[in-house]
Amino acid sequence: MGRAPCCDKANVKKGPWSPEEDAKLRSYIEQHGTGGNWIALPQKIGLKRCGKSCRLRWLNYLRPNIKHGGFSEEEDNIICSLYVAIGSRWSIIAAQLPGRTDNDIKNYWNTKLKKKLLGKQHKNQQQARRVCRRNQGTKDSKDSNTMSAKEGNHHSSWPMPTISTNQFNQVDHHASDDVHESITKFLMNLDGAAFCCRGRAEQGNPLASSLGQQHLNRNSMGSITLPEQANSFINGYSPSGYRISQGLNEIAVELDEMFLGNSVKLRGLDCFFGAGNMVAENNWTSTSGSMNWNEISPLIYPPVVTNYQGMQQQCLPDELVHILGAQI
DNA sequence: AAAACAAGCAACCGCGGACCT
DNA sequence: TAGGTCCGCGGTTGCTTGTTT
Repeated sequence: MGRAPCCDKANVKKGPWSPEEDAKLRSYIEQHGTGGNWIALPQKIGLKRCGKSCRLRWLNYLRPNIKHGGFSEEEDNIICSLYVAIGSRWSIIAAQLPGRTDNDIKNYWNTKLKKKLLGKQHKNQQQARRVCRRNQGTKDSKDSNTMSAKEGNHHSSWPMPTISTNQFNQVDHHASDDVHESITKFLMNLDGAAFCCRGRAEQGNPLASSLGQQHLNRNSMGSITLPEQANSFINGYSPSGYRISQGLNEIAVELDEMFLGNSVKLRGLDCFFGAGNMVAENNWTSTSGSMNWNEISPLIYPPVVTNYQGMQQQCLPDELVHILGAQI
């Protein structure tokens, strides 16, 4: 048994709105409000439109003080930082940008911001590879040939260095110890985010969602223990076992450039960046009530790999692509 | 000049959750 | 508590416009 349709599909008009329809809808809502019932609204006005369509038209286009296009640098920063932190929660992101709609931001991200970010990331990757080759010199030309060959099989925009899987065990896990604390701290905040926004966390940013969906555990000593997935990320692997930190590391350089010095206070987002009551409740001692990008970034791109030359690794571009919401 | 392709954007769709009875 | 209805969200589609060949 399916869900009942919200309107009579056969008798509703679809497609672009005419100026007359806009005028009807606008004048009615300005005079009477929505009446709390979008479904009944079109009938009252005499519009042959679905109620959902009316709602969308009003919210995204007719509503007063709507801004279209012309996103500022500051808005870019907010969108990017929130996307990395909470994923594609466009309505939450839109709430931080007065006059912007979730649809607008979503379109802007998909058409411009994502490409802008990926473009810079690709540029950086090329630079990193140049440095890598310079450091390696010609002593290991065989490996470089292998790398080039493998790159050819990858998405052209994601040329990733590779190693054989038996090299995974050589990763220096100790290098992650120093960030463990800050990661844990961020996870506490993700836990708060999950508390605030549980429901659609399986979509969007897989990092925030997979971690944020889980409550942190305490061992018998009262110390916080991380979920298995979290430790996987910390050690530089996705839960599915793919190496992820390299790609994240590189894109994070770009994000860092964008966000350093940007101390915009995100309205109403304490639950994402450090809620005082949550900290108290979990007995977590924090030097500040909120997290800044520098605290968040180690989790987004754990600095597991500090020696690029000695740490060629297998990356799965899809992991990174997923986080950026890219669809190659 | 025209066709092909790409980018941008408005609108649609289906799902999950909130609310009401 | 269960079932029905509506709202709001995010993903997707398809039309329009601009650019390239």
